[in-house]
Amino acid sequence: MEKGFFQQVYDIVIQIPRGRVSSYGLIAAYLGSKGSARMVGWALNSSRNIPKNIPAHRVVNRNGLLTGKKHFGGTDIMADLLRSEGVEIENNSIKNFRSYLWDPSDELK
DNA sequence: TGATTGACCAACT
DNA sequence: CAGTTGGCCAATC
Repeated sequence: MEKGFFQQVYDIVIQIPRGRVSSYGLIAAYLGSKGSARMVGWALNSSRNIPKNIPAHRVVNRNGLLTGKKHFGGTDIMADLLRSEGVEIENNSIKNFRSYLWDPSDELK
């Protein structure tokens, strides 16, 4: 019985260290052809239905833009969470995004 | 059951 | 440079 795509996404996202971020595309790429970047978004969307703690705020798009912030209550909750972890946010995007980037295919292997 | 949509991405017009 | 399109696959209508 193989894990579902969603579960694999959760497993990765949970492992993102505090103060670091990752992107939908990288996670999708790490999982190979099992899914696409959109599916990662879907997985995180469903993540509120599961008992686990998914740090979905640490996942942004490939530009470091907080595209999913509207799903965090409509305000800047997502940005605040990241700021409280030491990530600098400006105009809904992460400053110096590359230095915070956590690439699963590089870190997780 | 078929059509539409979506927290993306890259290429094309 | 902004808008559209195709691709990926599951969930929702």
